[in-house]
Amino acid sequence: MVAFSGVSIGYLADRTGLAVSAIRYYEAQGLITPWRNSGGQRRFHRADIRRLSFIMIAQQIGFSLPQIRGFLKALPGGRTPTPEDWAKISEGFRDHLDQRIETLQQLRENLDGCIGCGCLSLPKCALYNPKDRAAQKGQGPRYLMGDHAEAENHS
Amino acid sequence: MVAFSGVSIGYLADRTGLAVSAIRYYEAQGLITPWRNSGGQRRFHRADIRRLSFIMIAQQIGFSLPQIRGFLKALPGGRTPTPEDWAKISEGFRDHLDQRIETLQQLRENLDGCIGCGCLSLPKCALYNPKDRAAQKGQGPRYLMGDHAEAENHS
DNA sequence: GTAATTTCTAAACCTAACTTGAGGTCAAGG
DNA sequence: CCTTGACCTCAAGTTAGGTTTAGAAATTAC
Repeated sequence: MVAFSGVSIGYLADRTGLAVSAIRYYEAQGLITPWRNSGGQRRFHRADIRRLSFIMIAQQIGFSLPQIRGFLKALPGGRTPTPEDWAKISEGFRDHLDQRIETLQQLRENLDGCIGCGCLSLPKCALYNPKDRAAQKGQGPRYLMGDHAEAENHS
Repeated sequence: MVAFSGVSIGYLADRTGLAVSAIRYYEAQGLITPWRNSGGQRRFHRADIRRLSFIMIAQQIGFSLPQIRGFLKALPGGRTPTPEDWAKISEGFRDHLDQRIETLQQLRENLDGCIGCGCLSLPKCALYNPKDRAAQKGQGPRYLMGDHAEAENHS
């Protein structure tokens, strides 16, 4: 039983579909922290496949890399994350996901309402005259959009 | 009853919350087409508030400006869009929106499943080992994500 | 042991979506 | 008439999220 020596960046790239350069970029952004072998090459845990998958998913939902870094801070640094670790982080993530979904559904309803009633040209339509109706929420139609929550300060 | 002469770019910026520079940029990208007054300044229809709002909303959902231009091609060039015009375009838009929502809900379910069963460390987990399980769908965990539909060729 | 891959770093480059700046015009108020 | 503020164009700068390139070192495959 030899000591576990980790997997290479190319292996992770293969398994996740990410480019090697992207993984190095994520390291530079503090999203993943490999160690080095005696020759100076990066070595990763196999479990980092999940970490990278999580990054890809969160990104596709629209989170920025700094936000995702915030999510991942909940994972332990020194050891392979347990299912419980993932459960905890996924829970916080899920809340944001739920918000996102709700925002889109609200938007869809508004769209339906506007199509149904033909009110698009009237001041009462949700898509009309956004500034006046949501001035206190910032500008534009953002009241339909859900403000971008900061994930950085996330326990 | 004087001839209608349109509104200025600053007025639109105020009403939508967009920066003046952004509106000019959208013009350059073919998303909106003002005319000019005698002094060379841009003049817009009041109804362009809706057009810009639509752009902002579609963007927030994740559509690119070329895609949005595709959506907006359904609107008439010469006259103020009627509620029916908007209904038509919103319908196509809604399909994309629905897809987006479904993708997110699928993802949420998968997340729930993984949290519930603690399977995140096992090969059967949807978040695990993405390449092997979805090789034919592209790479990475994209099978959870819904492929990005092209909106350009949209009647 | 040698050849072919892979990996390394650092810096330059890329696209999308804007913003900023320079230098100048236009329109309204006093 | 003069000032002020909104507007104009065009070019360059900015940020996010990466990719590309070059030259060198490490690893793997035969």
